[in-house]
Amino acid sequence: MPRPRKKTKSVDARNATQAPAAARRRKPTVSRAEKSEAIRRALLEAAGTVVGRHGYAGASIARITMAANVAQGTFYNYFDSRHALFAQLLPEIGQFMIDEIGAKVRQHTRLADREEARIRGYLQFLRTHPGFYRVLREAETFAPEAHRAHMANMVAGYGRALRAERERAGAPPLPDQQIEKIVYMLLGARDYLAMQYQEGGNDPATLDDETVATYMRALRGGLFDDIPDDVA
Amino acid sequence: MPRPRKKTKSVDARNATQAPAAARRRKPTVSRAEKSEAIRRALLEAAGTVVGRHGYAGASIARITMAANVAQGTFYNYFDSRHALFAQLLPEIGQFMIDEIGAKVRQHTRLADREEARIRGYLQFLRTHPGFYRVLREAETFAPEAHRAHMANMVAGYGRALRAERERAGAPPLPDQQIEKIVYMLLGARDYLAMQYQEGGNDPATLDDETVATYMRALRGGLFDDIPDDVA
Amino acid sequence: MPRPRKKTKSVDARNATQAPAAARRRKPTVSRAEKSEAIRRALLEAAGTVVGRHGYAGASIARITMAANVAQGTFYNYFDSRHALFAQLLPEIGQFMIDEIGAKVRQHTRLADREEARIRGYLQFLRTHPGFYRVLREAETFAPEAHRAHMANMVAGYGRALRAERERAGAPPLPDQQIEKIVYMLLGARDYLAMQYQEGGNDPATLDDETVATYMRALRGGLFDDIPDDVA
Amino acid sequence: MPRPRKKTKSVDARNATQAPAAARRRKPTVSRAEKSEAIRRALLEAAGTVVGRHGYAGASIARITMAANVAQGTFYNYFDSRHALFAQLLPEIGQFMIDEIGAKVRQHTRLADREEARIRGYLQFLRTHPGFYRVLREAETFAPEAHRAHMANMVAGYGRALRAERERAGAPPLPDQQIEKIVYMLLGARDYLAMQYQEGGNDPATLDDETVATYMRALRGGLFDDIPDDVA
DNA sequence: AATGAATGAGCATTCATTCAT
DNA sequence: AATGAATGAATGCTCATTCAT
Repeated sequence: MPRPRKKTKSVDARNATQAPAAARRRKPTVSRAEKSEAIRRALLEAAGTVVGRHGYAGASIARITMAANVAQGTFYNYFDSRHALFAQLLPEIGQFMIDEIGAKVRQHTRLADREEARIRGYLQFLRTHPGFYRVLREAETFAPEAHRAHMANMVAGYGRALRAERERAGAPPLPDQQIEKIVYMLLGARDYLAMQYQEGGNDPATLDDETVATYMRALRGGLFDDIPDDVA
Repeated sequence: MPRPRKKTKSVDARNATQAPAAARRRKPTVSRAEKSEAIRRALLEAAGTVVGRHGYAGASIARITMAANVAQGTFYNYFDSRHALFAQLLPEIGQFMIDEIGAKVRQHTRLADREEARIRGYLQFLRTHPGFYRVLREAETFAPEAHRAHMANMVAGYGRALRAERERAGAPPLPDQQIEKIVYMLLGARDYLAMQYQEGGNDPATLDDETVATYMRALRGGLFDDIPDDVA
Repeated sequence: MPRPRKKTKSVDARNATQAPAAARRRKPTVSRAEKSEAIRRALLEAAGTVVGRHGYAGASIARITMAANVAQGTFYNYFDSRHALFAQLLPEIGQFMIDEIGAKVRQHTRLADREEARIRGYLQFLRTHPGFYRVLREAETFAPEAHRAHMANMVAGYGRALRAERERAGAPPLPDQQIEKIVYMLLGARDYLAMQYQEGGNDPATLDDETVATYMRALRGGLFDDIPDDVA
Repeated sequence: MPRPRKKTKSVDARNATQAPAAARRRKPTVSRAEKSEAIRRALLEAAGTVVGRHGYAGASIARITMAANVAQGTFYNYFDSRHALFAQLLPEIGQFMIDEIGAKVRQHTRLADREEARIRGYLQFLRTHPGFYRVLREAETFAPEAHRAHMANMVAGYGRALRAERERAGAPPLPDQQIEKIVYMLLGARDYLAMQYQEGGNDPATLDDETVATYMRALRGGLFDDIPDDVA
């Protein structure tokens, strides 16, 4: 499998415009550092794919390096150990997800719209990154520190957003502890909703609207909004 | 391999006849079948403990049998394979948890009280069964069928309860699909709240009230109850 | 699994047709020693069947006792060890084969007819006792003493017969060493001919005539009988 | 564990090179591929030895790798499984034997001489490769495909030789089926003669002449050559 | 004598990591 | 820096044998 070397393009272009003499020396168009970084990325991405397909337990060095098109030994030039890779996997992909969803959320101002953008963005991300669900859930087992870091990162960002939204809306501030718990609940709710998608047989795309509607309704009114107070 | 079945029958039968002469025959107070069942329980409980402490991946036959105080080979008199045990672990403990929580819920009639009993019962169960959280979460990876079965069991029971409660309260019925999603969300919320307890350093008992309060508030009013409609 | 006790049938049947009084006393129709011997036979026969089907390596105590319809522990009341059973298996069946073939050979007087009866009887025995081939060949590996004993038995009997036949025919006697080697060759030839039958796909019955004819021709004239001396 | 490394190559290389210029490049006298092949051979030969001594059943990976002076894991760089090795063992050694005997047979032209070279070559091969007999006989049990392949190979080669010899001698051709059976008989005869040597206590070398003589006499005249027709 | 559950030694295989080239 | 072969520790499972009932 011919590993794509996308970095070479810009440099090649420069070569074309140069004096012929200088060209030869410049053969290693891709600087050492760039190539190095490319391999690291390839390994991480391969790991993401492999973990998504086989789980952390099945993500052997052999499989990862094969998927990344490098030799087994090369792995250890970039990561101290298999575990060290795992420890970086979720944080990197997780941050990418956060950024992507964040961009969508920022297009809205009303609270409910922003929440809807969040859940919808998440479901969509899961669809375009089929391995992420497993990377996330199994990290709790196979890379607890990474999972903790990711959760902390999520809580921090989501919590900050919630607090800001409430302030902008003129609602009284909530203590950090409570915000944190709310974020956990929201994350749990959405991850368990995602769990349904994992079982196969369901067409994710068609489920989204229903899922989003149910989710939003719960956020808006809670569980008892259509039930008289004295029985609820 | 015929899994030992807890045949208390013969003993019960004899008890029923009570003739004093028969007493002598009763020497083996612990019948073979009973001992057999005891070992099976011991193995399952040992597995629960070991998985709680070391995770499924670290739950070797050696560790489990050592914890159950039987020889390694004995394991295979009761389970066809390591995986077969894993497949039974969550369902059995899970059912036990359901029963325990159900008993508490049935002591209440008002909807909110019942929900509060549920979340509180769950948190308490986690405290008295420290290994359960891991047994549950990792099952998704190491015993997917068991996890699916457990989820289905939960959804069925919880869903049935929700529908009944709504009906009793005179609220309009919701389609099964929606009920199911709601249950998933509630389970996700509570499991992620439980996740906080796993990180150590927090005294679970003291966190409960806060957690329950936050959870119940979300159930009651959703996320936006104190926010004006036009900004929410 | 409730092991079926088919042994009770005959007794029950007799009971039904008997005068009520005498019946009771006669219950142990089968003496203790007879029953004991019956179990021993059952185990040996079961072993023969199992070895024939699964080989010695696959002839576990569990399989043998299951086939013999007794409990595993019972085995050790009749044989000191698995190996002890193996050590008796070939000699017993082997002797049975020798007797059966011997009866057929004795019906002939001319040398060639007797040899033909021998090879034909052997091939037929293999057909009626499908497990024997494996019991014989694998014994060399799994029960060498038994195999040696069987070979010695064969050599003794076959050798004695050969010597007697030669004497009766007026041929000069051959030294024992030579007779022994001839017997080995004949046994090897016939067992390797039998090897062809093991590969499946061939209908044993139809092959017999061809095999016998080839075998007899070799015995009669050797390999070079139709070849001029100066080139042979 | 300081595994003994018998690779004297670097030293040998230095001694051998002596020419100042080219010397440097020639350092890896033993190329990677060569070393690789050497290990594979070592494993196969070790397997031959171990099977010869302990049988297939006793030929554990531990024993084989120890005999080959490599780590256990190394085994699986060369063979997919223990069975895969077994499947190659007899064919490889068998072919080697065939080649060796063939070379001797080709030195003769008269039929009887060629046959004598064959049997004598075989007996000698068994003496110089003490493990072969067991590798051959037990293969029927532990590597049936290998055994079948070897037999087919033998039958093909031996059969071809026989047909050619008969043709050269002007003898009428025999149908393939018959040739095949004759070959089986000859192979059986010689293997059972070899069986005698396995029992120990006999000095193989001294037995050869007797064995060869008896074998050749049977080939030449069959069993009844010194017996009047009317009684034979 | 019969039972069948308990035992634990033994073994093939996997795989993260090292290291010579 | 890259390679890929070598390493050996770790583990699930089988099964002959023992023994309490």
